Amino acid sequence: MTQKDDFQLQDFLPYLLNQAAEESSLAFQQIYKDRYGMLRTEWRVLFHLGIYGEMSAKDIGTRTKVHKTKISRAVAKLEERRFLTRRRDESDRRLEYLSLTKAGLATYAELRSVAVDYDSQLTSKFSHEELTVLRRMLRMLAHID
Amino acid sequence: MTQKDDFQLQDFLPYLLNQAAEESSLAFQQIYKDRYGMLRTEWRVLFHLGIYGEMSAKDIGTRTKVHKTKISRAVAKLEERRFLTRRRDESDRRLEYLSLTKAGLATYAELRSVAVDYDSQLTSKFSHEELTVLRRMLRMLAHID
DNA sequence: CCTTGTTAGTTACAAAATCAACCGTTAACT
DNA sequence: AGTTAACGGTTGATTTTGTAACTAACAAGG
Repeated sequence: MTQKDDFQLQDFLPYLLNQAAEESSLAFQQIYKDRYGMLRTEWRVLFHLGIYGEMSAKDIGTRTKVHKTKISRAVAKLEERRFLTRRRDESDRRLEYLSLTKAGLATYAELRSVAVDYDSQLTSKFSHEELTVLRRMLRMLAHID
Repeated sequence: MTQKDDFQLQDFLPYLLNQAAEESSLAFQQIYKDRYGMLRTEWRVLFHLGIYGEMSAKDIGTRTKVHKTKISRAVAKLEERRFLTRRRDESDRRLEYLSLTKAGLATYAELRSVAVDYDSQLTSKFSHEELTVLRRMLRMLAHID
C-alpha cells in the first residue's frame, strides 16, 4: 500500500459527501429498518405526508427527486400497512392524493422524534455558525430552495 | 398540500447530506457509467488502487466502508476487463494484493482528470474558507482521518 | 369528434445490492 | 498435534432498484 499519486479521494466532494451521508444515516437507518421495517423511500414518503399533509405521489417525487417507480412501490407498501390512504382527484382522475391514517401519523410522530434527537446528537459537535454555513452549502449543492 | 407540521426535512442532516451527495454525484456518475460502463464501487476500487498503489480487497473495504461482497464483485469485474491483477501473499495465503494494469492506470488517469475538473466546477461557487469548513465538517461526520 | 402527445401511476423484467452460508487459511488455546 | 475460532474472500438465494413498456386519463389541434 504505497503512495503513488497525490489525488485526494477524501477531498473529492461527491465522494466525501457520500461518505458523510452514509455514515450519518447509518444509525437512523438501523432504527427505521429494524424497528419499523421500513425502507429509505418509505420513511421519506411517510415524512413528506406527515410534514406537508395530503399530497400526490408526483409531488413527493418532485420534492425528493426520487423516481416515480420507487415512490409507487413505497406508497403501495405503506398502504398495505394501513399507514396511508388514497383519494382520487375527481376533476383529474389520473391524480390521487395521499394522506396518512391515524396509524401512519402515530408512526410518523414516533420516527420524527427519533429524527429530532438523532439530528441534535449529530450536530452537537458543531457551532451554530458552522451549521448555518454547512446547511447553506449543502442546500446549494442539492439544488434545494 | 397544506402545512401541517414544523419539522424541516431539509434541515435534517442525514436527509440533507443524502440529497447533496446524490445531486452532486449525478453528472460524474453519468460519465463513469455511460462512458466507462462502471458501477460506483468499481470506480472507487479503481481510484483506490490508482491513488495508493497495490493494496488488498480488505484494505479497500476498510477505507471505503463498503461491504466485502460488493468489493469482491467489483474486483472481479475490473479483473475481467483487465484493469487489475491479483497477487497472492505467500506468507498469508488468504490475502491477495491488487494492482492496476497499464490499461487500468490509463483509465484511472482519464477518470481522475474528469474528477478534478468536475470537482473544481462543483466548488467554484464557494470561497476557499467555506470549502475548508465544509470539508472539515464532512470528514468529522464521515469519521474519516 | 378524432388523432397525437403528454401526464400520473403501475407493472414486468433485468440489473444490482444485501445477507447468510460457505471455502481455504491462519491464529489461539489446550 | 488437535480443536476451535477468526479472517480474507467468494458464492447463491433473496430483496431492492432501474429501465422500459404499459394503462388510463387528459389536452391541444385539426
